[in-house]
Amino acid sequence: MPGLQTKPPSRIQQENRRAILDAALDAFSTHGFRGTTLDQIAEKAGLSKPNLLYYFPSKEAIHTELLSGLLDTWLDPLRALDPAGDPKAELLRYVHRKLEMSREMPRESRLFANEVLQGAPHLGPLLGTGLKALVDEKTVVLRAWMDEGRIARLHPVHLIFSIWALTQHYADFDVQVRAVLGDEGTDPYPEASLFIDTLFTKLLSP
Amino acid sequence: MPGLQTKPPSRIQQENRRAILDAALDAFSTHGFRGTTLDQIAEKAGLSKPNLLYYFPSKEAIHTELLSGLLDTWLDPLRALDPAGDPKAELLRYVHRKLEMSREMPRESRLFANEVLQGAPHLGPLLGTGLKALVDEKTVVLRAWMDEGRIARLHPVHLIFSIWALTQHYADFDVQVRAVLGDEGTDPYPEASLFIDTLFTKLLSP
DNA sequence: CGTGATCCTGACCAATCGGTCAAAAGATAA
DNA sequence: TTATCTTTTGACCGATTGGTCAGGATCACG
Repeated sequence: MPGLQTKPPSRIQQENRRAILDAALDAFSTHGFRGTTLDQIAEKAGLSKPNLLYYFPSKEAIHTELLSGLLDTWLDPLRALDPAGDPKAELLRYVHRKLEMSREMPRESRLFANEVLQGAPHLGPLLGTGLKALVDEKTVVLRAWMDEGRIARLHPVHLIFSIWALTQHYADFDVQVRAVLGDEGTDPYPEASLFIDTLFTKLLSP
Repeated sequence: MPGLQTKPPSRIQQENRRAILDAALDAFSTHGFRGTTLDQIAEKAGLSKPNLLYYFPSKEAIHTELLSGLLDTWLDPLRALDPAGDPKAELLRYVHRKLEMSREMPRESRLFANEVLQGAPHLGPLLGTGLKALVDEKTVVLRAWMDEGRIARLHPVHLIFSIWALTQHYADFDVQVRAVLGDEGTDPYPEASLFIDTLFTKLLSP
């Protein structure tokens, strides 16, 4: 069907869409969907509200656009788990990549947390399909490794849960982490990395 | 100063205030503060909106009342950690009590998660004072146990973080947990309890 | 019973929300 | 320059929000 191709986005369109999505990520991740107003996003993006709605048809559209790419990005490290690699090394690499993502993409982590916390009203059934499928696939690998006695026998899904919980905790509960640790300026991640490494090394040893 | 004492709440006041707080806990924990409307709370509590505001001066007041008691309740299990008890037994008891709370008070867990996730705008400095003080106190106990070689040497604060993260995960990310595990009706907690027990048993062994 | 305090409600309000629209301003290419 | 397309805006809209208020219903108690 020739003639139906979409025009390539202009430089202005690229810049403004990026600015909007960035501002929206900031807002949605700290105030939630309903807690965020279009005016907030517009101001942070340096645009007027009607101009916002020139680039995106609605508030939901912005939120959806952010969420849609997120799940994939978020699961990339798990997807990279190599069945042919060394079990312990592969899992520890996964853990560290996940912790690194918490540190470098805390806004995305919180956006995701907000969504799941409220019952995943927008991500919805994607959890039961795409996410579950990936976990099921990797579960087979984990079970094989356990059968071969290369890592300790554990419930594979709960093992994955534990990785998610421990790593995302440092992004999602950042305020609490810093409040408890004191030492305002200090970066909690180095110690966290060490601790989590120890934890999973011990846990996975048969 | 006689004459200044507050009148005891009538039966109706007790019932309605309880109904309101219960309805509000439901709403706030699943939609967040801004995502919740007074009409939602009123309907769920079986009252009219003006009647709501007869018992509480504002939406914030309800939210504050819920949060104020929460932190204490939430930290009770940690407070109960007995320095004179057996280290491993004490810590495992703490872990299990915490997991039990996630199972039986998921709404409270999510309310707390929502608050911290958004930067603790209402709980505010209480994290840096009350919470930090308690953790610091228990940190001393943990360090002593480690010095005596009765549990493995770990960063005590991150150890506590790991307990929080792992147990609260099952309440806060309940939707995701159930989606990934499949088996709609099944209760994930028995397996979770087993897994977490194994994890901390291994982790704490010197 | 009656009477005062407690409890409850419909009607209303100002502010804010997401979103629309017509038209101006700016860019682009002939 | 002119004509066309893209980008931006101020003014505006209906719906919803948290909250008020005057007065009516109901209760406890002498």
